[in-house]
Amino acid sequence: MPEGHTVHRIARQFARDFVGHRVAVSSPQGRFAQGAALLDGRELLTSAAVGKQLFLGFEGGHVLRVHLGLYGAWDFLGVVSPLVDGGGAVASLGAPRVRRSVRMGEGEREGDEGAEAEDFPPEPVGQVRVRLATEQTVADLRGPTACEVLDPAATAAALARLGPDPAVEDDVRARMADPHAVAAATGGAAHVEPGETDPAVADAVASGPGTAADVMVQRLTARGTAVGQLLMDQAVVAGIGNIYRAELLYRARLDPHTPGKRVPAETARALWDDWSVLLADGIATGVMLTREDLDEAGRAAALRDPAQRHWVYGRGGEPCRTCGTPVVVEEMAGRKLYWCPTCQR
DNA sequence: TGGAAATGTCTAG
DNA sequence: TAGACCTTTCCAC
Repeated sequence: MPEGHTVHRIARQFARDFVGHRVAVSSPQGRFAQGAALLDGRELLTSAAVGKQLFLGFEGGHVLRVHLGLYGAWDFLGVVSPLVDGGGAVASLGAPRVRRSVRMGEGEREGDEGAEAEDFPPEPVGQVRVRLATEQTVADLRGPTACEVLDPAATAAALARLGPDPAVEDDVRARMADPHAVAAATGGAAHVEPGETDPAVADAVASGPGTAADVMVQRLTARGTAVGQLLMDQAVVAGIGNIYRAELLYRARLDPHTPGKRVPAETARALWDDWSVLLADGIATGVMLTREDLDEAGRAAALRDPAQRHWVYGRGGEPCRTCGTPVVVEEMAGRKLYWCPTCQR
């Protein structure tokens, strides 16, 4: 059940342990047999996340696009490198080592330590849609909403549907969105007409740094739709899910029902800036900790205890941490929305 | 053992 | 807006 930060961590894990390796690709469950056959034995050249989607670029111009949806997850088994500059549970383990499992997606957790070498590679457990394997490391994918092999043109089209993501450098995004560059980088042929590159990215790149924020502000303030819905719209801004949505709105003291058109540009910009901070923190720790009021001890406690991590998310009926008003939980576009009717006015 | 819920998205009506 | 889809986990019975 990932939001954007988790997918960025997954992309980094693949960059550490799979990029540069020839990868055995299989579908133990059988539902991805054709795609697996297409990728099997190819070298993985690139690993990138945009919003909640993962793009793995293989030699030959094939890109594996994965969206975990509500309950998809990757399990990493065998030798799993710590995310050294990422901090959090994985990085704290130090040097690469044999671990039974590091699960990413459905709430990360550490696996049991000390598996024997002869356990590798382990038998797939449950409904494993895809298994990627190097000599030392296995990644098992379960329950994704999307799992498909794309050519460079389809990759560009998938990227074009996504709004800006603060954790994606403009140049990285532009290279990924440029089908010719993707083709060159992955050794494949480009089959895309000029002009198919994501216009948002083209704007951002053409106008220089900082304009990804402008794209988000423009898209958020252009429509009469409730800001609570717009933040979940991946074409407006990529990577925000139900938890970050509720918490960002609370931190901005913004009523989720406010139409986008009535959100001042500076407020929209502040939402982008705050999202950038929360996302970077989430990528670093692997935990969605959205309370900025905690001291060091409180933060450490919240990292251990999920009940302490949020201002309003998951706290329907409980007193607001600021004013004591019961937190409201309601349905917005089919998802549960948590907010404080006193603070967010 | 069965049902509901979960950090999501798409399509039909 | 309702329903479908993907999978696992937890809780009530």
